[in-house]
Amino acid sequence: MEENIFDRFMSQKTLFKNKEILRHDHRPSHLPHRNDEVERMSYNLWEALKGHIPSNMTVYGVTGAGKTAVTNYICHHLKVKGETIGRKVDSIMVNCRQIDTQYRVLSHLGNMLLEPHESEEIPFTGWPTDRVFKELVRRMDARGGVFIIVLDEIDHLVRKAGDDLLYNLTSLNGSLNTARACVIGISNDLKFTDFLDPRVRSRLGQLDILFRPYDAEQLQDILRQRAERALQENVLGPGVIELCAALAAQEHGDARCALDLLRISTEKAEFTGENVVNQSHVRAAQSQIEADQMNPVLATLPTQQKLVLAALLLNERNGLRNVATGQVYDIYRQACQHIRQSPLTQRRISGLISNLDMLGLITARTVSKGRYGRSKEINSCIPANVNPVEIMVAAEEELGVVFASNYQHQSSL
DNA sequence: TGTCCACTGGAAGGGAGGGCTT
DNA sequence: AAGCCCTCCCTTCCAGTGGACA
Repeated sequence: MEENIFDRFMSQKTLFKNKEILRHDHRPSHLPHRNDEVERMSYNLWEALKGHIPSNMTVYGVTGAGKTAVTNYICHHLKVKGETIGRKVDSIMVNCRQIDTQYRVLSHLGNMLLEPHESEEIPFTGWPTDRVFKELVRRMDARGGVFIIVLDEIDHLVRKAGDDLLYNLTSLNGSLNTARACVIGISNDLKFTDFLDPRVRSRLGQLDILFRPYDAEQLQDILRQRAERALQENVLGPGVIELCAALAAQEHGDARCALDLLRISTEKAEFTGENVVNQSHVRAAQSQIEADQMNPVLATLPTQQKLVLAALLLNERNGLRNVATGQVYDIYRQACQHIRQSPLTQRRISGLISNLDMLGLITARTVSKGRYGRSKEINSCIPANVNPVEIMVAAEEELGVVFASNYQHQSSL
């Protein structure tokens, strides 16, 4: 019989019992160290089970502090309880990092409520926004019950699209006849409400819940609990949990990061056929995570941002640090000349530099040099093994021009 | 103390692209 | 087909800014 390439994996011993438990979208039956938060949020949402409108909430906390997990967990229990006592409670979660305009959020909410016998999806563009809003209200009323609308990463939406959507959603109950709605905003940024109209701020922030970051010991608890169900017995070597927790605690107490570290280090041990995960696997997992975070971001960068980044990296490879916007722009213009593209304006490039900063690919600090003006001090956060020429080539390919060979010898650009 | 530099960042608006309505 | 509406990407314009320097 022909040998199948997967045969050797089928016979390989696995260190996992259930890998899914270590993924961050897994919903555990118990959330350690979040009792107060669960208590406060569920006490408020209990109103929904009485058919009343719960207060709108804003949930704050750093990445991986459990905001989304706790909210999901409570919404799930709420729905289940509602079903058993005959109260209709629905929750809809929107991630505002991906769905980040008023129109898209409204149409997404509307389409989530599409009944199977209805065929009309709200198109992703084309309708006037108020029509989408009316359609959403109609669908909510048709379904009835209480809706918990969860806007994850709401700070991103507000910064990008303003507060019109929040104004509309927090006044939804005025337009609804039979249904009821409550809005939960989840934010990484404590100060995002500064951008809000005072009316929206007071309506959205009827109840504020703050999630403190996990400390290393709490992270250890979380990891131990998950590892017990996710991994085979005795596969974790001494200090592995502690190291994962300590590294994640440095990343401002990010539980997702801790879980990723544990999962990937176990995968690494399994891949090399070892029976025990040790600290070197964790270190290897950490560098893989760093690379994995960077590469897709680099690959999906819009063409012009790639060029700007390449311009900055070329500067750095020539020994320049703390480069000013004007210097990056000069190199960028030369790069454009080389590939016969007309350059964007400096204003636009300034904006793109801010974007790259937000993505964590560079750091751009606004500094004043007195008489010599005010600019940004820009440095990249890209590992030294990334070649600016490769980024340049990728940008060229996207533009449909190939001058790559020109660059192989152009590090002095 | 006022000037001036090299920008920053907000605002307004143009235009392309996609889709809907009439 | 024409008229709308929305998003996205971009340009243009311009007031504002922090701090070195004369």
